[in-house]
Amino acid sequence: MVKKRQVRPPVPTSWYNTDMFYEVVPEGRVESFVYDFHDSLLPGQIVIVPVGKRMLPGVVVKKVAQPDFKTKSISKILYSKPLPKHLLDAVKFIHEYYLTPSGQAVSLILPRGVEKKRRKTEQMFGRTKNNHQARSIGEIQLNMSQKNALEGLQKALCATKLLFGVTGSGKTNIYLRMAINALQDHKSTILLVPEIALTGQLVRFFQEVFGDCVITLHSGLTESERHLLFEQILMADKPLIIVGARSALFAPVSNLGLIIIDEEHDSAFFQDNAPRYSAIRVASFMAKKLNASLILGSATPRIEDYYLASTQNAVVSITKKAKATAKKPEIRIVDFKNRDNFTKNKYISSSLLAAIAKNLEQGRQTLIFHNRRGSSPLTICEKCGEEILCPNCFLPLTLHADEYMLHCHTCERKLPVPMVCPKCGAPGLIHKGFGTKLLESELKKMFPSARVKRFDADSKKGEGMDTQYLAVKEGEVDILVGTQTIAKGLDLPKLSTVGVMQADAGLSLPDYAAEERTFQLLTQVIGRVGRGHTDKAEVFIQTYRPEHPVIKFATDEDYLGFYNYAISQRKKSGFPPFRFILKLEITMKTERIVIQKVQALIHKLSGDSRLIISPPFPAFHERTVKGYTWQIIVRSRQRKALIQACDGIDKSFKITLDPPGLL
DNA sequence: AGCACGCCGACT
DNA sequence: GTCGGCGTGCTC
Repeated sequence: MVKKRQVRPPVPTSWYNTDMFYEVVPEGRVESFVYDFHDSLLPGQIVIVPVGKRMLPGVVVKKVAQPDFKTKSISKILYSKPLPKHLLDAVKFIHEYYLTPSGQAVSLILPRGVEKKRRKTEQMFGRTKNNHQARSIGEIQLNMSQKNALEGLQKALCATKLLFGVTGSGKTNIYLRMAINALQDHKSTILLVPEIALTGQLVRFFQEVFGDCVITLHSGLTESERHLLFEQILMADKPLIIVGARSALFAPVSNLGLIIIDEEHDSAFFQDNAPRYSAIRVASFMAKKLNASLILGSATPRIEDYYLASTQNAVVSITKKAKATAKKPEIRIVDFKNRDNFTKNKYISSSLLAAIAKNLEQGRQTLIFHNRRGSSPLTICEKCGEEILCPNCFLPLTLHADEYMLHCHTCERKLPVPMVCPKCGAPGLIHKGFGTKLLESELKKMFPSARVKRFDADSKKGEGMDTQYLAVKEGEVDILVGTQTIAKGLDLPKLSTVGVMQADAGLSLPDYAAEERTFQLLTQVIGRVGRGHTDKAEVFIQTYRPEHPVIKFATDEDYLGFYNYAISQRKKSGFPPFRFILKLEITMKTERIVIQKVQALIHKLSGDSRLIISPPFPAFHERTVKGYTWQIIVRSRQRKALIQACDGIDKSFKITLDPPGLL
């Protein structure tokens, strides 16, 4: 049977038709479409439109002339009040800057399920009302160096400013002061923090000072709560202070005057799944457009951000520690190659073990940092050397001894440990290397009376740092073992010793940003002690490469030294901030087709003298069950040249502009 | 993204 | 012959 395509009756175009036409960007993967409506609409209004067979929420962009094709009608207006203009501008910016389809960019500014009706709960209103003002605005007193820094920020001419200050220098007070100034100016403030759960103190300060002007957007909110807060922000007729993670940048505040990004170096400010964007880059765009200020705060700013700010004369430093009692920790570097340092344990140096023992005696805490989950990251056959790989990702599997299972840390698949080598059939598979679970069990064995607790992505629900923080702070744990999760933001008064198990672990990755990440991580871990609580603060850095400059700069707490070293390397090798980067990636069933595609692309790109094109190479995770992945890195001084290079390339390539790393 | 269409291989 | 694999292209 011949199926008839559904044909709509022709639109009457007689004199009584008063329809108007609007460009609408529906949420999702598409570009903008034109719809008709019988009434006038404003740009930024949220509507429901039919797209194919589905009804999708979307945003009105502008009024347009009647197109030469038939249009469907906007079926519903969700809010009479349009979104603030700066968000529409941001959508356009993201679309053009990252070559993101507008529909995807629109999904950033609409809450999930905008089309749904929500029940308003008592709880919600209770939450915002209970925040009575506990401190008066006058109580925010700045010390001399904070005052100078504030003045410096106010004097800087460009919109984006970098507040460079060590932990404990009192950046919070400066943020508060600036937000107060904005509020007195009837302007709203957005404060972005990497992980709201770990920033309790900062958030609490803001709530104490600003009471119910503060809206906190934390990860614990349900879809419905988020939606209701979105409405509350959209409809608000007074300036607000929004505190939240990356996505809070798109809160629909009107009259935005100030954006603060605290710990701006944190990778949480990059969204790495579509629609990819850098909150810093987008915030900087918004600030410029709105004639507002963007303050980036960090003790270890990203190389690019420091460079950019310094060329604009917009770096403001605070060096003095706010607390007089705070002092530098004693740092000991332990050479992993010298086995004499490891007489009592294979992985934990004798000197660190002695420090742990002493801490246990004196009721102090020790933090053991190791950026590797599980027990052992490698399982090989003792006889033939065959490595056991994930059947999905073709990457080494990590032993988790407590479950006696092998985990793939890329696809999270779990497999039983084979009894014999799958290749040669010999028994006796051995596990090499060490992760946090192994450290945990070793420490429990060596210090049976100590309370050892591990914190990483494998921590069970309710056992993570987010819920255990208070207990840990009170001293209910003697030895903390963990990954990144315990490197950031923790303020533990009883902590006196930090041990870094393998400081060079991230240094040899094939990525121009690998050294920077290592420096930041080490600096953060070292920063867990010496915060002025204990009379003693010591750090043990175990490493195979004690002479490596990155480890030197980190242990010397010398950011500027590291910056100068890194920036000269970036300049020499032509990486950001001196060149923009475009990553092109393709996955195909066979290696032959990938290479073919990749070579065709190289051919297409060559000839543009503005581009530096890398030879194609297999991606870091070269092979999955989907096929083989290869990539091409294109660099240029002109971002425009990269944008142009993307024009008309094979649709099967994944385009990534400004990747934060190359892996 | 969905969802339809459409063009080839495996089965009742 | 039909069922269904997923490659391709469209959505105002």
